[in-house]
Amino acid sequence: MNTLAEENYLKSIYHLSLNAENVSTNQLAAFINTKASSVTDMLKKLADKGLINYTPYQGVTLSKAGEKIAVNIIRKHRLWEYFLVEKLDFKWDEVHEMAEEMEHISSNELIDRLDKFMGYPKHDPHGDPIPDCNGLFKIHNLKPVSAIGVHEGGVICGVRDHSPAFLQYLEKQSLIIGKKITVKEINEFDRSVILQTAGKELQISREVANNLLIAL
Amino acid sequence: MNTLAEENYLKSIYHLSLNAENVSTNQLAAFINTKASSVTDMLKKLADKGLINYTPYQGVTLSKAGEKIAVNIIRKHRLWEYFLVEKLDFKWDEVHEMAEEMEHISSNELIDRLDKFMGYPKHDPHGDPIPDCNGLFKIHNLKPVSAIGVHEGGVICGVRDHSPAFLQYLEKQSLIIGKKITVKEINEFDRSVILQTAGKELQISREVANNLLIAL
DNA sequence: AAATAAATTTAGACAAGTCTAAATTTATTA
DNA sequence: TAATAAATTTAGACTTGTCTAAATTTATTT
Repeated sequence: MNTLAEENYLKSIYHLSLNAENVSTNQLAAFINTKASSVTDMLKKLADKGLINYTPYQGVTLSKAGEKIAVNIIRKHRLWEYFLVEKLDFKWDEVHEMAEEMEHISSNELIDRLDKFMGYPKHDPHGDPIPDCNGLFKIHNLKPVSAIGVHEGGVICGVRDHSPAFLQYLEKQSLIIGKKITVKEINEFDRSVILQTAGKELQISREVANNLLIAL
Repeated sequence: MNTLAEENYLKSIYHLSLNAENVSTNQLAAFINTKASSVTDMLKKLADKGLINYTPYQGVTLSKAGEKIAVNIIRKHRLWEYFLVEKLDFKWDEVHEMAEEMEHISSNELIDRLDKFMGYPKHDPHGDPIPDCNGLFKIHNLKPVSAIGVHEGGVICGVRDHSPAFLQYLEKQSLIIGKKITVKEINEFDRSVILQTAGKELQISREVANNLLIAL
């Protein structure tokens, strides 16, 4: 088995790999909230274990083995988030920190049974896909609201920013997963967006539009 | 907050305190599966934190603060065991190791909601009492089967030995929590006990009788 | 392409928790 | 009660994961 720190590094490399081919030492340091020198030490260790592909000064990618572990941690994280929201009635902005601890509970049998208990959910409370017990999941092809034009629209299916502050804001505006929205107007001045939702009209900033994901 | 190691020491001291006033360094070392010198180091640390009462060479007891933490960990352990058995269909001999990890999930809000979700159970799958959110619970007054005489009996309400091997044996013999039994005969030679249970007669060794707890 | 800046790694140190071996204290026994 | 045994603590070392400061490599700029 791997240590807590190792698991967190693998998970972080996985997340950062979605936006860049190679993940750099500094990127990782910023993401994990640690120093670059600490990252270098850990990268050596993970490379020795065969979990990453690491060339000094050139950044890292996950190996097949490393990716498998990372996806499994993400599966656990998202299933526990689903559990916390659907079974224990937590709000979607309250569960991240708890799931951050729970994702390291080691038993796979446990997580598979939890999956079954909840009816094999496909998405977590933030719309992120939950890998199945084989690590398979569809990366759904979502667009930020900021990427579509006037009179276009779709269904809210995810968020880019997972911070409690952003999630609380969305909830207050009823901009929740499953909601249908249409772009009514884009303000030329600040590129803020006026949305048409069920019954109501609503203005959101460019910042918000960038972080709100929809399926067309 | 306290580290994983600190929590495990406090929990262990609590458990050992049930059988002896002062817990000795060697007792702890054996229980935690570590060396006496490591125990001494940790005891100093816990004493500095005010969680135990420690006099060198004289063993330890928990302070009020330490006991509160220990009971909270035990509450978490037992609630997670209940969850694993009642919601995820694990058997009573399969859950200890998993709960050993889960008891360290820090959120109290989480455990209180889990408690509510399950309907505030009073006992874990092995019959041990679950402390409530204030740390209160009844230490029920159980006797081992070996302590009662012929024609006496009661209801199985707990076990002393929590090892999978023992629990599996009991399950195979249908000696499970809630079962009514009566002592029919005690073999003079090896002090093994013949039990009368619903319909069946059953012989158990002294060893088993010592570890099977009943309420009269 | 040389000089400077940015990114990364190396060297050496530290805290937590553990270990072995030696020293000390307490308990037992002759 | 002195000698021996058992229990406990101290001293010093090791591992993991972190840090700061210095050295090195890569990227950028003039």
